[in-house]
Amino acid sequence: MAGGISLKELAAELKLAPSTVSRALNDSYEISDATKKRVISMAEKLNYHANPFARSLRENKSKTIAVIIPERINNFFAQVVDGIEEIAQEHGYHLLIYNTHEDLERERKIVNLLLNGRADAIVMSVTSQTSDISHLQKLHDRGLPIVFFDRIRADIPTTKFITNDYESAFEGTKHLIKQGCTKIALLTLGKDLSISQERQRGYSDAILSEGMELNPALTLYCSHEEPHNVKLIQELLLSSDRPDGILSSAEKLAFATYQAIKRTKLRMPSDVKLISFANSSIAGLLNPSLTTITQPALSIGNECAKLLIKKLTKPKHYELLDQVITIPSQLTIRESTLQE
Amino acid sequence: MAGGISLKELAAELKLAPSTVSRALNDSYEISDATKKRVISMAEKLNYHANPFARSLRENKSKTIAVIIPERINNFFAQVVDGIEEIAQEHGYHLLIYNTHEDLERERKIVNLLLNGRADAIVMSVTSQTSDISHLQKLHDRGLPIVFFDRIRADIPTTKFITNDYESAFEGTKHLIKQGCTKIALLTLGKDLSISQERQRGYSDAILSEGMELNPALTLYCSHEEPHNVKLIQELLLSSDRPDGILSSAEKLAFATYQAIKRTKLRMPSDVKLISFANSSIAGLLNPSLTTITQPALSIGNECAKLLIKKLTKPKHYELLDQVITIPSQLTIRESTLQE
DNA sequence: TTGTACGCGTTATCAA
DNA sequence: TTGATAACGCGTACAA
Repeated sequence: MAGGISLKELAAELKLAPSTVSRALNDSYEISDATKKRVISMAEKLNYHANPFARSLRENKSKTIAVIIPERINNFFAQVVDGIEEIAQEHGYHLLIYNTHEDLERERKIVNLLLNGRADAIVMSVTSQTSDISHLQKLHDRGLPIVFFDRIRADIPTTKFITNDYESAFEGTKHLIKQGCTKIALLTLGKDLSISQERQRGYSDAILSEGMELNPALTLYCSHEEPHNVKLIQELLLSSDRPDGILSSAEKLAFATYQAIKRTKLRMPSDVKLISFANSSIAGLLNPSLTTITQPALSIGNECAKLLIKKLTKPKHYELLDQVITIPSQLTIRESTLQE
Repeated sequence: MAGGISLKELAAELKLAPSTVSRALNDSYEISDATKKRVISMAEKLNYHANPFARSLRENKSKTIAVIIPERINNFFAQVVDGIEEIAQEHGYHLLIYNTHEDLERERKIVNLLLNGRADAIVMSVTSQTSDISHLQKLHDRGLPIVFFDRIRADIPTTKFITNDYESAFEGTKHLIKQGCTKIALLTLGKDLSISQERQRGYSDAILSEGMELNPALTLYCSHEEPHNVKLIQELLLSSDRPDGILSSAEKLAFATYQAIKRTKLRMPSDVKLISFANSSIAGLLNPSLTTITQPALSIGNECAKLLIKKLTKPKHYELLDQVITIPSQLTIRESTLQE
């Protein structure tokens, strides 16, 4: 369709055998420099481009990495994708992107699609509903290199990249306590997610370590729908359990909190302080500016891609070990947790 | 590598000819229902997945759309990509993503890469440096369907999707004037970009239509580096030409403006009002909340994908006409342009 | 209704 | 140093 010239045609033009031309273009040692030059210049003149499918078919690899993310591209995932793209492009790899929209059925479908070799490797963050992992297991069993990031599944024996969720949540909660908070709420998404569990654990341990009591009513399980979350948070803020500090485990929940607070007569940070996992560059411009735990999203993307490309390039020398690699987040204190 | 079973092996297992199996799987009318069922169930049992490269090679199409964006995935591009992905997935298309990082050389390289048929079609927004378009011309000459969005090139005869840049800038500027501004600045990126030109025209016309004078010193050509922009804007705010209103033609320039204002003793909106093209969902949470012109990014993505898929699916019935399709932006008035 | 034979554009093996 | 040939896995014209 795209009307390119084939290797055979190029060879005919040069009065050479296709195999010779192929070798010349691939800089084989068996070909004389003179021929190489002649072939290359003619290839350029005729605008020859090797057909990627013929090559992939022949070599059984696609020079392509697939990225599967679980929701609309937010600040975090945008940075991760950027990080992967950067490294992929550098190494001549192509990037396929898929969105599961938090839907396990879609995740299954996409994963099955990738079973056919369209991508050489996969970078993935699972759905918040992903409980059954047989589809992921199958992928791994087939020998398709896969790494997880952020929303990982510990039960697939491969490399996972996360940030120090436990420590960050612990530090964040400690920070709230230090700022005088005594009733601290946790906003979280789904209980199945490993990161949610880790963050919750960090939150709980911080509270207990201070000899304070854990109040289950202060843990809010939010959804992926903004209006619903705003309502939920607002109700919490107006309840008898009203918190004076909030640890939000996702950027969007922090934004929902700003909205919820706006609807009440409460003031931030005097009545309630807020700290959140977030990757928005404009946390400092919010009113009040938001104290954040920022995940190293770009680095996570970079590392995922680097590792996979190493594995693909030198399969003998690199293994995707069953390990969790932690890249620390950064706590940036701003007005939303200011003591007054 | 991914150890899949081939059509031939599947056929052997079924004691049928490969062609029969192929036809059964493609639901050909020539095959009996009984055989079809037998084939399909065996295919599922053995986890057969057609090799996409063999198929692409044979059919000369990839079921893949490539998206080329010019910079890191910001809110606007994230939404566009989401919009494309949504439609692509719905129709069984795959999505490749490339980032030119505002670098013409990279743009050329990527475009040349796509000359080999790896993608059936391209959705693209050009670099701000894209002056020479021979590489794009070549792509189009080769018959590869391509549509542009946002940063378009009028000189390639195909369909382009944009928002009503002129009108939006015109309305935005009028709004500032109505709010009492008399010295209105324009923040823009690169003069080569069609959208920048349109927005500048809307800005100029609005000012002239009110019988006001155009001051060239009030048009600020910004870069892609935040610190530099902040400095530039700060200087403008402290100069003798200090504006009392600012129209920002990109989200990131609005954020830079917030920072610049913070560094001065000026107050927003009393001393200077700000309106900006922006797609961030949290414009309303800024301090002061930001009056925005929001581009229909998701729709733009949707429409690009829909059109291309129509063209790919029914090439006879759809043409990528040389036309510009405009999807209007939405003006949302908030505190940053409040009259006091 | 099913089977045979070929070609898509590469690369690799073997021969010259 | 170069050429002839086969093979990757699929779809399709033609034959049965």
